Amino acid sequence: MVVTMRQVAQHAGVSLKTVSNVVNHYEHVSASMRSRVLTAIDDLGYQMNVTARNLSTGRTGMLALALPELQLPYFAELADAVMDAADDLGYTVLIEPTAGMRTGELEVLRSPRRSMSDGLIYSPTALREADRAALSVDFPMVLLGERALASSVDHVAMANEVGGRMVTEHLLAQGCRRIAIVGAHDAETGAGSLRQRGARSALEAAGLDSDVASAGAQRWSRETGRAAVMDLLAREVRFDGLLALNDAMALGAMRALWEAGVDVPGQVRVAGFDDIEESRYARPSLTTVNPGRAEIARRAVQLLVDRIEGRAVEAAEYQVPAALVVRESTR
Amino acid sequence: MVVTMRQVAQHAGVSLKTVSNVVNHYEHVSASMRSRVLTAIDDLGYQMNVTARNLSTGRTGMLALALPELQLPYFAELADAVMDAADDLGYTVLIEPTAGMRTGELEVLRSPRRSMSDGLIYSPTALREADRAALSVDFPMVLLGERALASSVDHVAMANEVGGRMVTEHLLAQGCRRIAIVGAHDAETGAGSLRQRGARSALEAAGLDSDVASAGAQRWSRETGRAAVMDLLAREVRFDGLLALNDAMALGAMRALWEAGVDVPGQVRVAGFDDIEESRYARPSLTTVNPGRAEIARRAVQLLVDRIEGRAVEAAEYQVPAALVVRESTR
DNA sequence: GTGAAAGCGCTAACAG
DNA sequence: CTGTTAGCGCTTTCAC
Repeated sequence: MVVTMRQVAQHAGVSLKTVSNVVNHYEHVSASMRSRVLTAIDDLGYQMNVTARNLSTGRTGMLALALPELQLPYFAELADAVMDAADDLGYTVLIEPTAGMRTGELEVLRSPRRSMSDGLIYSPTALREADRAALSVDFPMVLLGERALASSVDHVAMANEVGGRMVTEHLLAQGCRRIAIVGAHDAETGAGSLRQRGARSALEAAGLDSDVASAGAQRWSRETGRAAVMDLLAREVRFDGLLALNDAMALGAMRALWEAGVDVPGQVRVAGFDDIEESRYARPSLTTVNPGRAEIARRAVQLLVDRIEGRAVEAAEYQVPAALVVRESTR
Repeated sequence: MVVTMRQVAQHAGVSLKTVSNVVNHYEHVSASMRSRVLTAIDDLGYQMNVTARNLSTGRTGMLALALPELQLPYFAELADAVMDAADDLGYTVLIEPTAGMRTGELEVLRSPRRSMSDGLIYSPTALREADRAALSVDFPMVLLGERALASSVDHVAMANEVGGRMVTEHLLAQGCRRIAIVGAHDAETGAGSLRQRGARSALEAAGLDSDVASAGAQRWSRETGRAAVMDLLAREVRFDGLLALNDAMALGAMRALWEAGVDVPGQVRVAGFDDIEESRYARPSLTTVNPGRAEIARRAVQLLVDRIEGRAVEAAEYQVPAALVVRESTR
């Protein structure tokens, strides 16, 4: 039999409300009342039923975080950062995996489970232009990504385009002249296209061919990076630089280059994007762009909580600055 | 204003109960009733309030999963596997990070948030002998790990000891004679000590020194692996084989060896434990033990759900078999 | 400062 | 097969 607040009240000889006040750290409770209640709680081993409180308050204290999958290291690290940030503000994170698929991403917006969280941090990767309408939701949400898709929603964007340009300029400065890009997919929007656009602009500014070769990939994993390089090699594409649109692919690419006997950075310099921890330990360690993950997480959570708690005014947009991290793979 | 079931009922001209029946796919509802209700739901844009249902049923449909942090790749992959398994049975996973600390691990058992999930999958790493009592809980729980700590709770264990022995025997078979072990901590229980015990038994069986050198580590990360090897090297310990008690440390160790100009597997063969995805892409790819993560996740979820739904009888224990995965780092 | 009563939105007997 | 009636355990006016 589970102990309820009412029983605690009885045991302590006070009213229900008093127990509630104590439990919720309400200011004006006499010390004696408080300690009486506390003792009763202890005696009975009372534990608050959070679900009941949720129903009563209309809040759950949970933030949903929608992302493709934790197996992709970037998202695991992001999730960790979001959990930390949420915890600081007294919220818990509920991770909603979308498998990086459009259906999964739309599902998150509509599932009844949505009502179990007070708001949503949403990082869509597969949504299309046609899904724009789905983003007009009536609950607190902040989008991780560009303003492109929905304009009237809070956004926290990373510097994809600038980052893409920076890292490409670095490759150029290191002497690369034929840079292959790995991970492009034909989405007209999203991180991929922006990073790519940044890269192209750097190449064009240097008067170089901005389309040496690109290998696409839907899922940005080590495996797709590896496959992309094997494809480039099979097609005998020549390149002296390789920009993978995220670190996981870059790591897979380096593996494939090594298997093929291509020296990095000797014959090909390789760079990625995301600055996941793994990149620091790779052989060679990977040059990449640090998108400011912790800052993104903090901003997103703060924005969402402001909205939930009614402090937000109009749709905000933050752009978190990126930083180039030069390591062995491009030296 | 949010739409409730009552309003749907009114709009459809039926009773509350009928709407509930339809929404919950209750068998015996006439087709006409059903479609009337469905139309009303559609008209009004009704969305079930899951919290209210939770309070009413006493269930939340959520399973809590306590683990150190998602930044450690093994746990990210485990979380993914648990989420998949839970999803198959109609449950959602709520991840509870413990930071790998005793206080965090105890907190999970006591926090009021506990009542937001129907059960707990618990993978303690820092609990001590003295905490045994804390594991006598009155809610459904399955422990990931050995029976050592609590005997009357459902367990799903991986083959730590056997795995440790297998991988060590492999190192020996490859000619290693002085094997250093990385990651030992002095816990008398837990995965580390078991893997180590397996390793020692293999060494002793071969008549070799089972205590060449070991470097401890509390947090089993790439960084601690790297630091451990730097320490061994600084102490000029000689070894021709290195067993890290998990892959992350092995990867960090390989990085340190490379930095020190030690060839793997030429001068030192390296092996890990966990078979995380990253190990397949490392240079050289890492020999390791596959503990059957997916199977562990499936079993744990199944066991927990059985208990939650009242199908479980007495405390069960599963031991999932491990498999040696030989790769370049020991060839 | 503390108590009584009315819900929060849904489920589940139990009738009908 | 459908409707009525109580709760689930907590919060929250609003009196006292």
